Amino acid sequence: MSKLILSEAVINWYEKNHRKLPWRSSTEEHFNPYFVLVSEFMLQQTVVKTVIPYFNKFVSKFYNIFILAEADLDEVLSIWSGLGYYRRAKNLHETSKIICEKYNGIIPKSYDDLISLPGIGDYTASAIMSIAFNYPSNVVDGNIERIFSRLNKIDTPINKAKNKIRFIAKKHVPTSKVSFYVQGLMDIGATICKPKISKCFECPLENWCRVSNRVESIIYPIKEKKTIKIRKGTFYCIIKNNNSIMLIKNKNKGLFANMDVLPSFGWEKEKHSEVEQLKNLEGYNLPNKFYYAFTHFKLEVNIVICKNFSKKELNVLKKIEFVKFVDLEKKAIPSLIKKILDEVQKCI
DNA sequence: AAGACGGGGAC
DNA sequence: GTCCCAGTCTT
Repeated sequence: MSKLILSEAVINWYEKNHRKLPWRSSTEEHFNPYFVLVSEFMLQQTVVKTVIPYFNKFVSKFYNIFILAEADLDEVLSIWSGLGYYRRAKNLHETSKIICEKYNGIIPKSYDDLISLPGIGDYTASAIMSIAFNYPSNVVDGNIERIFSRLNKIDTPINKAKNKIRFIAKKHVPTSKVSFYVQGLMDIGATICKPKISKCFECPLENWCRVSNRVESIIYPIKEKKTIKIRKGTFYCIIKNNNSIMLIKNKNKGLFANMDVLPSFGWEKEKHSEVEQLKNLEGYNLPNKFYYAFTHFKLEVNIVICKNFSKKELNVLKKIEFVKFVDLEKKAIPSLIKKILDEVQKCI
């Protein structure tokens, strides 16, 4: 019996041990391309467990690409509400419209066509090619990067070793069962070769790994750490009749793009002088401020409640809307704002 | 090349 | 508390 090569070991492992996931409904070697498209957008920088309920809700509402393309952006964003990286929702929606108009609703079976679509970069284009169409591509995500950096004991910091790892990964891509291979590597990365724990005793790649069963294995990939800054923001809760609250629609730009939010100031990159004019409103600060962590900064949240105001005082704001507390569910509200709204409803 | 862009689960 | 995830786009 000839010796296994790495890809065969991965494929064998996948066939026995792969995770059961809603976008893997088929038992074939390739998968529903629309499901792959949606799941890949959702899975960008987001763990599988978080994505599953959002995916199910999304495809039960937008059950094919035509339905998605015809939906309103706000509908899409409200399903996406809480998942984060809201630009992805806008890009997925745009992509679905382009696929319907330009490709008759058929997801293109071409890397070049795919990567030209909004929100699809090198990773997603290769992933769709391999997972949906079983086409040999060099798919490298965080999991696969971690696996190869451990197998080869890459001591260069990861941000400078990406090309080297891609080069190594490319050599192992098989010519058949690519879909199983790619997803097998990802599953191994997510369930065995994990960031802080490596269960080397059950890893099918033990024989290829230079740090297998060593304590040092989990230091790979090597990364440089960054410092996090604190920003302070004030959020206005303008409440009418004790049953509705004012939200504004964000611009198609920056943090929480296109989402429904509370007016706030002091923490965003661009100044909103019109919001600062709300300082003249009669209101009171909630005594208990809290902190909220983003990837690139930490936010101190201060909340001001206003119940006495005139329409004139609000006309400095654009796209305002009073939403009943009971209707907040339906809006496209990011988690930070939901958290603030929860605090406020406890206090009024 | 570096920073912006969410949120929550794992530890 | 810290880390980091099936990355992409902008500066």
